[in-house]
Amino acid sequence: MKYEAVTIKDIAKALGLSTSTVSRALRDSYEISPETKKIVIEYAQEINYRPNPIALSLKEKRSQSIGIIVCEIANSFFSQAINGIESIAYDKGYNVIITQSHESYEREILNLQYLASRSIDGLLISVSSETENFDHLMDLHKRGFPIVFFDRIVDSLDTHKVSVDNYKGAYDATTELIKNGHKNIAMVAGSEFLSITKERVAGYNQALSDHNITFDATQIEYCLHGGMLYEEVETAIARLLTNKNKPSAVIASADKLTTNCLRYFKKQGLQVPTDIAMIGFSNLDLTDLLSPSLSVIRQPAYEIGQVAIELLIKQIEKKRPTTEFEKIILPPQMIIRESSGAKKD
Amino acid sequence: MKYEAVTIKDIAKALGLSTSTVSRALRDSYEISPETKKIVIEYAQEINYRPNPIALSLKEKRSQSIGIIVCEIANSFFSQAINGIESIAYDKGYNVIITQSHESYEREILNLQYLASRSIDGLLISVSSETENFDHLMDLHKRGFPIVFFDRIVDSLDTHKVSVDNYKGAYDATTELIKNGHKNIAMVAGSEFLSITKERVAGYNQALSDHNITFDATQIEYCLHGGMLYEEVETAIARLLTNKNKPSAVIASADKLTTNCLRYFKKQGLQVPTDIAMIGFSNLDLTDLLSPSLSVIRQPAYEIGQVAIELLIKQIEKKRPTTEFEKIILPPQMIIRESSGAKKD
DNA sequence: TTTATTTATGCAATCGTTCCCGGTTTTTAG
DNA sequence: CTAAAAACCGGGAACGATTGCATAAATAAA
Repeated sequence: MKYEAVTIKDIAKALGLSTSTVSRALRDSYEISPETKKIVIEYAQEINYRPNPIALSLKEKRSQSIGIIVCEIANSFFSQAINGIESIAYDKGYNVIITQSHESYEREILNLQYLASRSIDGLLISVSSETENFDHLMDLHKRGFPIVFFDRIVDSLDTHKVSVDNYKGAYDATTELIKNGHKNIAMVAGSEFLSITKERVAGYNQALSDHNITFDATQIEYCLHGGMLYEEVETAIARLLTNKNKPSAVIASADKLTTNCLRYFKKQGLQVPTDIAMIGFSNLDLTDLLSPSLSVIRQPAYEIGQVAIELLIKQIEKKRPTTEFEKIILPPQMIIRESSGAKKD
Repeated sequence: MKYEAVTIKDIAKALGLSTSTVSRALRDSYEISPETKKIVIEYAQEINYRPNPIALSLKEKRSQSIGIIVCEIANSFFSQAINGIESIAYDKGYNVIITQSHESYEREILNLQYLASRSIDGLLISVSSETENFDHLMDLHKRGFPIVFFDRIVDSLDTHKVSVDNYKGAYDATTELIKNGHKNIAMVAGSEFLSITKERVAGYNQALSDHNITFDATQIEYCLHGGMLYEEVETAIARLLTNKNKPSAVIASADKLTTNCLRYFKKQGLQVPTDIAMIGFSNLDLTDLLSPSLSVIRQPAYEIGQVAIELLIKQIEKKRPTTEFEKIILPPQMIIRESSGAKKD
């Protein structure tokens, strides 16, 4: 069942004009007399004429839509980022097509093919945690297709990138725990392939080193699926707790890792922060309601989305190929609450 | 900077064939000789030809995209529902354009106009909590445009509808609290305009009546913005606590209402469930981590999304106008945890 | 050998819109 | 009063793909 829209031809026929005249009248061309314009515009309004964007797209070779690939929209960071993206895109007349990789490399490629076949004008992507090979993106990029990375960026591609200062976030979190008397601080990290993981681990290491705590590789566990699976986190944290220098504090480097750590502590009857202290990267907006309330590193997700889409649209609408790419790093926010407190005497 | 795609013409020119032959060869028409087909298909693969969906849309008068209007994607119920929608839409070759009303009637209308101007083939909508007048939807519906309501449905329009059994959810929650010894049970409800609010209030009333508790209108407070604003919830719950029959338990009828109630209790130092017990409608997946863990009515959001998009696509692809509409009601799930416990003797 | 039939391919219209290229009328300048 | 210049409007191609119809060649039947 399809729904017939009114076209420029209908107007032309009804008014005894040519389609070119109607088109020009509606676009307020100087070649059309004021009277004709008036008649056309009024009639168009009357019958509620709307230009067909598909016909426009065909002619202009622009679909006015941009593709987004994220791992999960049901992840507070990404839903907030998409909010930011959407706010700008909507204003500039673009619509967004959102797809989810569910942290799968294979699915990411499928999504990319799908989006390409839907002739999007540009792509915003935060790569999946499984993604190690970037040929699929490289191909597009080489052909001049506009791509902007956000959050999980790929250094080997020369495009616009927007992210948070992950190094600083982890550095600050680690320092805070050290100040509270913790010496054995473990880290539950995301996928080793991800830029954000590397940066967060680097910040953590630097903070330890700056406070004369020797680096201990056994204090880090990586989770390939970024905490999507509870079991993955459980084995990671359980392993960490068997360390010779048993950690009295943990830093979780992503939202799902944070919540699944807490789930494990609850299951094991471990008290936070007395048995084990905790700071997590999280954008959830009820971490304040947890008992104890959770200390978090929060990312400006909305702003990241906004900046990313602005860069993308700028590139799309540029006449000549872009050669200078920007890398924008926004500051994270540390919110200290109860969970990062002092260790048991 | 635009990116030039390869077209059917390029293939035709390169192979010395007409575009019609190429088109037919690619669609495996019986009219084309096997040799020609082979040549065309192999060449198309080689140069990575992808049909232009925009050209198709123009011809078929179908955009293969469907619009979604929800209040917020950063709401766990809706992000889960969108997950369900996306899973089916993707399989069937449709893409979804998501817009957010932010619970504003005005914004909902703008979104609808935007989607209509992007020539979507159908609409999935969960109306905003401010929406009281449905003319904007009625117009489209009368012109035969496919619309499916999910979650927040509109009874006055004769279309497909998918929702959860809100009546039962509220009835069960209320009954549970009564069984735990509560007699004065308040309800923090969403917007009075919403179908789901009415049904939840009805279920609450019926449960009270079935247990010989007389109805008390002062035990209900409605929040027009559905809990989007903390202040709205604070004044509602604060008012309820001044009641002559001071409530010993509260039912919160939406996600944001639930979390903002908890926020208020925390601020006021009220202990749950000893000072005040609580059950909330919520689809958050860390309600188990709260202390005390939260008893919730959970909706099968993913399934709701799936069923809704299936109905919509069925209607879109139907040859003749649909006259028989379905109303599908899925069961809610009650998860009893600590927050709904017995009252302080 | 001639006619009918099959097989394989091309032409051109179509979808809705824009825009180049003309053409006609009216106005202005000389 | 004539020529040039605006002013205004229509015809038709183009965007990419599909498809009914026409047409050509090749084969089969008479």
